[in-house]
Amino acid sequence: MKRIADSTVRRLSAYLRFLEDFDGRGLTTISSEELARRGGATSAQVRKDLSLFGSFGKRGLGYSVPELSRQLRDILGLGREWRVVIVGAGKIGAALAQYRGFRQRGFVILGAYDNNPDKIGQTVEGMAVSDIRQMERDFARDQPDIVVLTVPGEEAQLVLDRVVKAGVKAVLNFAPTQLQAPADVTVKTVNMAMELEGLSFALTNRES
Amino acid sequence: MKRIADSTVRRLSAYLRFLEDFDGRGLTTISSEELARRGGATSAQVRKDLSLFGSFGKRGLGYSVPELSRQLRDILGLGREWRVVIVGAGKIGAALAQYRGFRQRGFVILGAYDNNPDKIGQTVEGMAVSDIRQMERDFARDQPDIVVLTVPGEEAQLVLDRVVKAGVKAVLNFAPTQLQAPADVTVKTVNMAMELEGLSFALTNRES
DNA sequence: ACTACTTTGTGAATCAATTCACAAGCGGTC
DNA sequence: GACCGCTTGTGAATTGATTCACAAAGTAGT
Repeated sequence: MKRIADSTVRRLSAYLRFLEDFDGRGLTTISSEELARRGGATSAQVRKDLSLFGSFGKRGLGYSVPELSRQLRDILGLGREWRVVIVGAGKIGAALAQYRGFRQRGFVILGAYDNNPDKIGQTVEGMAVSDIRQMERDFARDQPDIVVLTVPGEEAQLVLDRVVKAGVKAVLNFAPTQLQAPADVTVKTVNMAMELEGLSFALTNRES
Repeated sequence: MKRIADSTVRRLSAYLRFLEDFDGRGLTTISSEELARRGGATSAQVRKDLSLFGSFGKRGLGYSVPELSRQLRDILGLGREWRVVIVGAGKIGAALAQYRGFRQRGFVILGAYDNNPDKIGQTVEGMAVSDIRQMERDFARDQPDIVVLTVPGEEAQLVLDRVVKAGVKAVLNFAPTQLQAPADVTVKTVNMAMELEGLSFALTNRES
């Protein structure tokens, strides 16, 4: 299969969200035009994106909402359960734990790890916090698929190295640091500072 | 000035972070090669990015760390203070309030707004929570530059409309919804669900 | 002042993503 | 069953971003 661009995957994700919304309102078919409108894309873009994976529409009619939802879920790998561990039980970790979007899409949070003795043994948002020194042992047993990294920036690379060594292949990083990982490990970084600076730039260079 | 791509701005932001790190270690000059190494970019990319704004380097030598930092801060509009308001005082709003990266870069949090009577009047992470019904009045007085939107998805568009109407031109959205705003308003969305689905896709379509 | 070595800044070339535009297919109507 | 209106799927064209590659400009050593 040819390489799929990151931006394409993000759009597929957006289409799925919109389809679910549409489904909830009882609509059964949708055109690429309608699908595009909300996603901020063009209809040609929608069709091109979908055509990378097959042809799911009917000419003259559009796409079946439930059918396309099913296909997109399948493409995105949402047909199964993904096991998630949160490393770093600070404010952000806690906030994420209670985010209902996780479970809704089949992401099951196994638990959290931290190095703060005051937190270890506690329960945060219904999630048990364990000593990070047990992480490697637990990972060998629990086989998590995804780690959400919410440790301070200075520790992020160190902890990531351990996580990678323990066999995890997907990491969602919230530390404001550029991380290095082997090519077979996917790291996505959510960097607040970067977003804010983007806004600052936009405000500063407002046309001219 | 020609249009600057979003990806370029993100890289500038990354360069600045790296420069500050470098500065902290007392280094005074840096080459595009070194600067690229950490940022996951190439040296040509670094030079091209910078050349969009001027020529800041010395041939044969590289860039002066403090000088380039200053220039980047200037380009990104970080020379001034930006007034930020958080709308939605839930877990995520609270987690953001305590994020020290905000103040470090000149983003001053004025306060938070919510519609939950239990939260109104309280202080969350050193931030006063006001009734969202006062938002328009307060905005007219306080003139915030940036709103961070952490309300539930269903309310996000409604609240955004009010925020836009109140004159705010930059919004950082954490609701998992595609939002519509006028062209002169910059909206950046941090969508966890999308990131997770990206990881799910990567894990599922691991080469082949 | 000359030589050897570095590193920038930038057109040109390449690679990637998006949009155009239209033939082909489907549903409905007469 | 022939025609009409609509919408897909997809090559071709375009637009945009990244990388290449090298002249120009600087440093350092002798």
